[in-house]
Amino acid sequence: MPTTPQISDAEWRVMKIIWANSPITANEVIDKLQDNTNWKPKTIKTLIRRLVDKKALGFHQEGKSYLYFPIVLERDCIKVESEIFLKKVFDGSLNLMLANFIEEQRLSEEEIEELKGIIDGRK
Amino acid sequence: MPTTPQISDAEWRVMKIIWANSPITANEVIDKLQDNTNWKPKTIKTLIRRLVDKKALGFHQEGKSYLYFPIVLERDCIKVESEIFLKKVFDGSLNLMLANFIEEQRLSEEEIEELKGIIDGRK
DNA sequence: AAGGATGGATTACATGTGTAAGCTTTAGGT
DNA sequence: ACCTAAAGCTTACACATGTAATCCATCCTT
Repeated sequence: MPTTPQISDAEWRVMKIIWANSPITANEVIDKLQDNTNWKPKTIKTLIRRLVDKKALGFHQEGKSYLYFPIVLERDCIKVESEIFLKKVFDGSLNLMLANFIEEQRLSEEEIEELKGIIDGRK
Repeated sequence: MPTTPQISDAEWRVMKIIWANSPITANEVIDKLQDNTNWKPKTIKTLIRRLVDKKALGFHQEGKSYLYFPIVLERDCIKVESEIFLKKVFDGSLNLMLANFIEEQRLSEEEIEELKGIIDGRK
């Protein structure tokens, strides 16, 4: 079974770009990240390289450069991160987390309504 | 304003014990963690020390040993962790996260009911 | 009073991460 | 057929983290 690797904060930024735009060159990733970060191009190349190393990304050559694509699914990575977070903070209890968010007033009225809609609309 | 420090996975295990049982000696923390971890006592002492360094814990001497107590509130730490997680994985969108959990079938029928109760029960 | 036990302080060390610069190879232009 | 710019590869370095072992001071015991 393919084990989903752990992806660091900075790497997540990169993965999101690639999930949304693959196949994509390193330079295109760099372009898209210029708006939201202060990272130097070399930094982004390093992140891409590490993601390739940890088998989160694959690539195939296209002329002088590479076209990168995701190997891991976003949904799987979300699951891994969620479990780590839930385990760490809420002893793995999803309900504890939800209760906390709701009770902490972190949800506005509209968000509550939307959430109800999601709950009812499900299945 | 007191800045809430970041607490690592291993450190969270320690903090939870101390939030629930302060004031508490290092040995008591070690005892309570023996059940759930494979950590050597020295490892736990290191974690406690780091938490003191990052001002998450305080202590006062009690005979030969220290009695530790939390300086940071659990609710504040939860908030910090939650924000980091939401930002990293769901671009900071709480609703995106909730929708994801619900749609991923990560909630059983009973949990959904409970969740509805929480939502409705809230003012 | 001396010595051992015990608790905290210091040191250790590999791996991950943020953040990047320097080196090397080669595709593409002239 | 060369040469060079640019892409990827290698190296860098500090700090965080997981996981401890060793050192040191002191209090209790004999």
